[in-house]
Amino acid sequence: MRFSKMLLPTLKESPADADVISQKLMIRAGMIRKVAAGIYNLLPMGLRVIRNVEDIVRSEMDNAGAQEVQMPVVIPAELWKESGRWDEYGKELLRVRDRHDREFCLGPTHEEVITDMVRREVRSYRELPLNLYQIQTKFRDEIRPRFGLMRGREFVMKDAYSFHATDESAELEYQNMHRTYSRIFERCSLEFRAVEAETGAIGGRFSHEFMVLADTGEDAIASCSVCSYAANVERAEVRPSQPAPRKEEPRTIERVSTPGKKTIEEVSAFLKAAPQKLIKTLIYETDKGVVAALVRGDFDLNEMKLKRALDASFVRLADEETVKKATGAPVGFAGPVNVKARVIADFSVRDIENGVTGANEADAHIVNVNPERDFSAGYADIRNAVEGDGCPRCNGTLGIKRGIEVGHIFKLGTKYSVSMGATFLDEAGKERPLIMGCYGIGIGRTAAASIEQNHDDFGIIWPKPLAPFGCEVVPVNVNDEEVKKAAEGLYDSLIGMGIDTLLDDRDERAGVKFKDADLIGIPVRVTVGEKNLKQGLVEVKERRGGKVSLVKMNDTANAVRLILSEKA
RNA sequence: CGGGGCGUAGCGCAGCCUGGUAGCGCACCUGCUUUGGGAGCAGGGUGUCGGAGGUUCGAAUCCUCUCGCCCCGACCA
Repeated sequence: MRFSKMLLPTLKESPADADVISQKLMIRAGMIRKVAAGIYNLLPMGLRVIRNVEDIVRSEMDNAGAQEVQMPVVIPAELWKESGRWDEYGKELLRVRDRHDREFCLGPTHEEVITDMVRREVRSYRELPLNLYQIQTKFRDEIRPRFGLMRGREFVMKDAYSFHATDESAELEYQNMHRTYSRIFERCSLEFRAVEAETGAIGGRFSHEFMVLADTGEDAIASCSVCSYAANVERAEVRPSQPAPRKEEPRTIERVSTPGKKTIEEVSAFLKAAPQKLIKTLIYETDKGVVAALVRGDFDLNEMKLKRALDASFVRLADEETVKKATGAPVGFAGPVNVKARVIADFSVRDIENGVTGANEADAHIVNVNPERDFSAGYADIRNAVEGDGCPRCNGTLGIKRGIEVGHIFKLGTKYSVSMGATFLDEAGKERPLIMGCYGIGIGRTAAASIEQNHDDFGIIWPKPLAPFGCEVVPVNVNDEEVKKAAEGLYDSLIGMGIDTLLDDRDERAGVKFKDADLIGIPVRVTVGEKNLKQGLVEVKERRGGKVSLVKMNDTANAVRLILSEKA
């Protein structure tokens, strides 16, 4: 490709509304342009990268025994009503009507459509298992799209769905996909971790997320320094601390006036007590009744864990009225002592000595509170993990890192097959619901994550498997006939070797071309300049690491090929 | 949806408070010089000041409504 012919509008400045590095660089490098909030055009440079990701995904999925299909973007409402998600999914589901006033939605995910496809065609256990995937544009009407391709409303996703006769078969495919995803992200040269995750609205029993490690990631993940345990902090378990020997003499409980001091910070500052001494009391409404949930003042409650500990189907922070009924006080002064609710406490509360908590009375707290002596509670792990917590699997400690979720694998079970009547006949001739799995990869997000991990002050540093071109040839001055001829010759021989090459044939100053080359991040740059050319030499520079070598004209194409065959 | 902010040239912004000829840098076009890390000089403005209404002799500027976008939060792959 010739730079002069390519729609490749590079920018010196990044637009004001870009706020992560991958988004800035994608815009500056002429890969993407915004059309509307969370909706982008992919320019030629951007599409090349996306295609590379897709090709890797496709080849590994095919290798793993999955078959590619394509499902529609526009989906009739009936399918979503059958599964029950038409009402559950909320405003993220973009609903439209056709000219006959029939209802449709733009597919944010395709469980319904695939389940419908399979129930029509599959009758017998002999046709199972089956893994079908597509690479398709999805639409989710995000509340707040941001970060360019990382959280758009319209985005390209690879989604696969597997169908099984038995749990064992579903389990095997889950492991198969786990391995396949690892291979895919390895081939993309990404530094990632597979972590245990919550299942969210899609449902199912458990899941793994594939997280690319990056400081700008939207998710926090906890991982053990010793063993392989890693989990989304939403889910990460915390090893309960061993009950410590008492350090303080229990003192007499005492009520103190704390006018207007409601938050942990306010109370802590007012009473000059460390947040670790405070017992944070949160009143929740649940289907199991009103609950007072306790965590140590410096920790955050985890609602998912609370829900699981209570075996509740919903938990919701109580409104003012409920709080008043349970505690007799306005919000901000709740405590476990004499509260009219079931009390559940995090393990971290167990070791608090002479602690501080709300008095269940306006503008008052009580001090010298000691668990067991002053109140009783059921103990469970109900807080978010933090840096330094004990690993639940071994005696290592957890560290917290940030990650970008690029893949997610679920065991769906029979949620959709039961609600939509997708059944098969087993060996005994008995009708049973299909057991399903679901496996997604964000294609655009993967490309963006790669930039988050691979860039410097000058621009993108593409790993070779994702790079839009393998090599860029830069004639320093296209008005010099010798230089021009040499560059053209090199360009032809590189192309002849099957190396995707960009020739910067623009009549621009050398500095401009170098800056653009660094910005767009092609792995190898071949510079053709007058002085070196007089000795039959050109300069070969690697974008990553910046290694420069002078190479004889005739050896150049081979030298480039050699560099491209190296890893990363 | 709650809170905050912004819409002025292709991009980044100033002008608005205190109404009176629409500006700066980059980009772009022409010419000359320059030519290995975002060149210099000279010339050129490419704009419904987001839109609609109002106040006024006069509105980018003041008022009302509206649309779009961004940031923080709750939600989510």
